[in-house]
Amino acid sequence: MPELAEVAYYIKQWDPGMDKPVKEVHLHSQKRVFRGVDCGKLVKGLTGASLRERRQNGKQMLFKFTGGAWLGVHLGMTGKLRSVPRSDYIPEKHDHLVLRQAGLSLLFNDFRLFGRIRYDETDDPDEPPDWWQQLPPEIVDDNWDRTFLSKFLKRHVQAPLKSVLLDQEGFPGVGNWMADEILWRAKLHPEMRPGQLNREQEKRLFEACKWVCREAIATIGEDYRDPPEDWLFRHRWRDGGKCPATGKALRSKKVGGRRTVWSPPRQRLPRK
DNA sequence: GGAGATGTTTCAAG
DNA sequence: GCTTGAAACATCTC
Repeated sequence: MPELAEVAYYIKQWDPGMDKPVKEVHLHSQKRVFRGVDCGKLVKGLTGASLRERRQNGKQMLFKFTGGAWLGVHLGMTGKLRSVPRSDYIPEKHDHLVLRQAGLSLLFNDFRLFGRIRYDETDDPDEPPDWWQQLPPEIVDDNWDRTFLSKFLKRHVQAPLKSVLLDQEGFPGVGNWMADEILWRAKLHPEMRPGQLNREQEKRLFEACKWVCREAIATIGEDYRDPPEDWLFRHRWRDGGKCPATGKALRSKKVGGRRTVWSPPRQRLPRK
């Protein structure tokens, strides 16, 4: 599931465990989600440590623990975070990481294993690991501005807009449905190329990115509530869906290897 | 049984 | 060295 807004929702699910020590760590160390992680070090570092803080950047999450321990989580395609109010919760098949606290278990579940756990320890407990510091600015941040967008588009003049929007270096947190939602709102065809955009169209793209990210966080990110009916989101999932703006049939096809939905009369491909 | 799924990484070609 | 596109990853659902 998870894109920016879903991640904003899931990251809060561990809040009940804030400021409580971890008594015990359970994990499926042989699973792909732990690729590159020293699981022994993780268990040692988190046992007895308290959860202090959570941070989000796009689809990336970082949990700060006492003692300079940092747990990074990416939900991939099917990852989920949740907590259950009991310390003796028995992990199910796809519960790959369980942090047990007093009367509480924090879970990471991912059946498809495209998610990823990271673990780092830093000397300065207030200094996040390097990989975190190198992430691009979030779209809702002021540092993600017209200049940033413009530079990024110049580096990708040829690729379809849809593919460019899915690039986490430029549009952190945007996933398949958000990319379609942004293009729909900006009235741009998913197969247009950044090199074809005029000033007005680039401005529309910028505004749509900001708006969709903000509003998605306020609805889905808040309590997993669906966005309003006038979003493409509400109509894109089923065949035969109609554009909420024009009432005309939506079209779909693969663009850049991903299923893409758009509204033909509203999002036109420019004539060569 | 086959295809497809709200994602990232890796590899090869241009 | 860069951009681009396709395949691989692992499991469940339709």
